[in-house]
Amino acid sequence: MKSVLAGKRARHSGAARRRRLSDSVLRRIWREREISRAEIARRAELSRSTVSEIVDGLLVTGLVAEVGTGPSRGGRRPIVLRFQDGAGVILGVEMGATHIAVALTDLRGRVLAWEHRYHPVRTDPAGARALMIELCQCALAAGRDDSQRLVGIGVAVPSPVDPTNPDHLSELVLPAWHGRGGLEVLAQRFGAPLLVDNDANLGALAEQWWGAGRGIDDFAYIKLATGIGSGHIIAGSIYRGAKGTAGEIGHLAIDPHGALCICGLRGCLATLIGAPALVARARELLARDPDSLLAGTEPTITSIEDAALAGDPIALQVVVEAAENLGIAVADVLNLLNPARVILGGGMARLGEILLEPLRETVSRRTLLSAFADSAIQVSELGPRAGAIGAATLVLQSALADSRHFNLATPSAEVA
Amino acid sequence: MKSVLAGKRARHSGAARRRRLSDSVLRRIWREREISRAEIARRAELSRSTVSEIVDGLLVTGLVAEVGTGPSRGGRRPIVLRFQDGAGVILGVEMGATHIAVALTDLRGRVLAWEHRYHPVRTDPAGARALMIELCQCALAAGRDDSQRLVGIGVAVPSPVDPTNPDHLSELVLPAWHGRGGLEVLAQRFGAPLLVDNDANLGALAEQWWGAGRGIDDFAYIKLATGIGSGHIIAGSIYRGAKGTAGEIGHLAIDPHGALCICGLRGCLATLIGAPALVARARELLARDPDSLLAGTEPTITSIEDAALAGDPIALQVVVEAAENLGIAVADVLNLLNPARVILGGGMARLGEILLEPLRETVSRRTLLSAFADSAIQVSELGPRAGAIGAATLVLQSALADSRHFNLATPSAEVA
DNA sequence: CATACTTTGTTCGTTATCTGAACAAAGTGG
DNA sequence: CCACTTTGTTCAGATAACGAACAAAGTATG
Repeated sequence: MKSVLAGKRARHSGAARRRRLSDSVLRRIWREREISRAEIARRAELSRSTVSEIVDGLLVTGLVAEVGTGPSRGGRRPIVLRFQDGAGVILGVEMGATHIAVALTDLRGRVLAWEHRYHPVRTDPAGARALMIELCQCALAAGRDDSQRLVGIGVAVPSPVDPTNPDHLSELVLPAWHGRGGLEVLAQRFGAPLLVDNDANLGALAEQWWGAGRGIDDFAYIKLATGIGSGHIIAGSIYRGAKGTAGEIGHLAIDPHGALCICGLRGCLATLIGAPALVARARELLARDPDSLLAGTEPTITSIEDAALAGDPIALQVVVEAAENLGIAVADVLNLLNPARVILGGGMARLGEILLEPLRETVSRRTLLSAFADSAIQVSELGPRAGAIGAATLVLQSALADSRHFNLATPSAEVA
Repeated sequence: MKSVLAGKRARHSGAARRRRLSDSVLRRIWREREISRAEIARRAELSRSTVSEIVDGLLVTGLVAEVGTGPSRGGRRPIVLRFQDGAGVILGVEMGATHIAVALTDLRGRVLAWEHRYHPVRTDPAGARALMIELCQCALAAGRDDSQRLVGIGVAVPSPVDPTNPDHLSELVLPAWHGRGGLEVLAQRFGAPLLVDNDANLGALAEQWWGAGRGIDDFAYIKLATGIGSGHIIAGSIYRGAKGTAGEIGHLAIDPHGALCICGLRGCLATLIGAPALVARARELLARDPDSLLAGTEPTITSIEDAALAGDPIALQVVVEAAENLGIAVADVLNLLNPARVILGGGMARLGEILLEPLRETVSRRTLLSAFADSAIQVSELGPRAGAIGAATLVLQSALADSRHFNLATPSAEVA
């Protein structure tokens, strides 16, 4: 009778503390993939009895299972606990300027299904929303088996996102959307929680969990696509700034005498190395030297990349010039934020060393940290899927931080 | 007999938890200045009985005292607990390029004594260390009464500080110091813990606790002195970067065609608006127009500031040009970090609106956030004392985070 | 292969933190 | 003046995590 009254004083009383402890054990099992009760007790500095109790609670959730025994350490062999990566699935949606992509992942960030479709997202919000739903349905149909619960939906959007108002989109970047994402239709349609963040931030998150940023607490992710954006992992977390607009590397001032940008500045990085700028520059060079792989057709950013990979001198010159401008911006980032690594993502990242080499050269020349540039500037490991995977990772991160977000069937701990 | 064995399993067992709880209550009392046990219980969601026990423990430390009763809320009047700001003192030392300053503060950041002396710090490490000790002694003699324990010593240095190796100083900034601070002599001499950090970081910390950054979790502090540096409060904490070199705003690239800087870059902010650059620019303008307050003597940064404050056109032009260059850097900081505020410190901050007005103008023109510039760019409230006060604040912050750092006489809880 | 020793995981009594109820002291308000 | 509040303390009770004991299952070693 008395215990029914519990739960008012949540912070310091048993239930909440126990949940936090249980969550920290769950995170440990996730991190280690396989681990025994005794090993958890040693590493978490808990008693084996406490760990046993907590693990009993985790087993009934289905997120953890016993899978045989491990090697003996000189005594009885331990029972191996394994995190069940397939206990749930997550939808990660990337909304680009001209496409929608959807990744269905398991709880280890593995892509179970991938859907991608071009669409004039910028000018057709309603169609874009419908397409997101359609691609999500396809992905679920293709990659989910019936036992797997949908933990949540993450969406990467090409606009700054204010954490206090996540459905708001920038009217400058996406005028036709009138400042509203209207993405809650996804949550309603699929009956799962929805999380939204900026695409570069989520690219950074994806690289932190699964790619070139693993184990690094401070790094910058730079997305080189139609626009130029960056996401920053600071002290292990995405840094969003006071109003969610941190990481606008595209509007760093590179050349005060350069062309005007929509942001009002002259010579923004975006005006110098955004896709339109590179196309324009290629056209300019082609006029002088028509003997190029690019000649004949109208150049696009993709064809320039292809030509550069094929060794075309004009395309290479465009890339080298872009790398030099980017190098100044990277030097700025190094000076202001001192990341341990800089990771390049977005379409241009596929250029690999063609882009990296002149970039490292520029950064070395322009920083005290010349040793840094050699080792710590890299391309994305996740490539064009980083955004969608990062969106799914945002959901996973939230669930691992508080397991109630795993959206489990029945807590059912009370029954026993 | 058995309880003697306690203490091995520190993390989840009683003693450590109780200490953390007690510390959080202490921080609350510090924050509120005056508060009753019942009020603590309500806000911290603890029972009154628990709070009573914890407060009993705090009373014997001398950090908290009962000071009469407060207004009734319709029942018995509460006993008011007050944090004892005078229970200890802290030394904050600022090491500049050409001076040493020492602030003795209480536990509320109030300056009890202030010592300042010019000295060729850059070229005379041994003399600088001796001077620090001397000024600390003077400050203690002048401002401490015998009952007050020295909690610790903080030092602000004009060099990046790697948190993993805090006694290391940059050999580029301070070649004669050979990369070693040798500041542990201070700790030994005064028998108190020593904490070291970069001067701009500590200026930011001081403004966060006592000045223009109160209540703001994300802001930038820019120090305009002989050199140009910045400190960044991110998510409520000083951001130091992967190796402690974050915040080198002085080496942002402003003009790629500008003069070479020691960092290898062209047109660094430091080469454009550092004191030597402004002096050179003033001399240049004087050659054309000798009818200036500055004419006659060799200009210095101080005399330029004085002349600008007196309305001299040449000095004003120097300031306006500096503000425009600074504006580009501030726009970069806004784009990358999205701070809620930008605070200007260092010697030039005394120019106030003379500097702010052209700066706001430039930033407005060069950012999407024109509304931002109007309100959120301010000058320091602490002025030239920010560095030393911040150094003391670093010690205070550490002690409030873990009260064992208060360096108390006897824990003496065991006795009762 | 028998014996000594380890390690694992569970059970169960113990410990100690924090709680809640009860109470005296001290107040408000009609 | 009496009913009702609020504060701060005391004290018994709930309970989260622990430690000791134990059975099960292993290794090492003669």
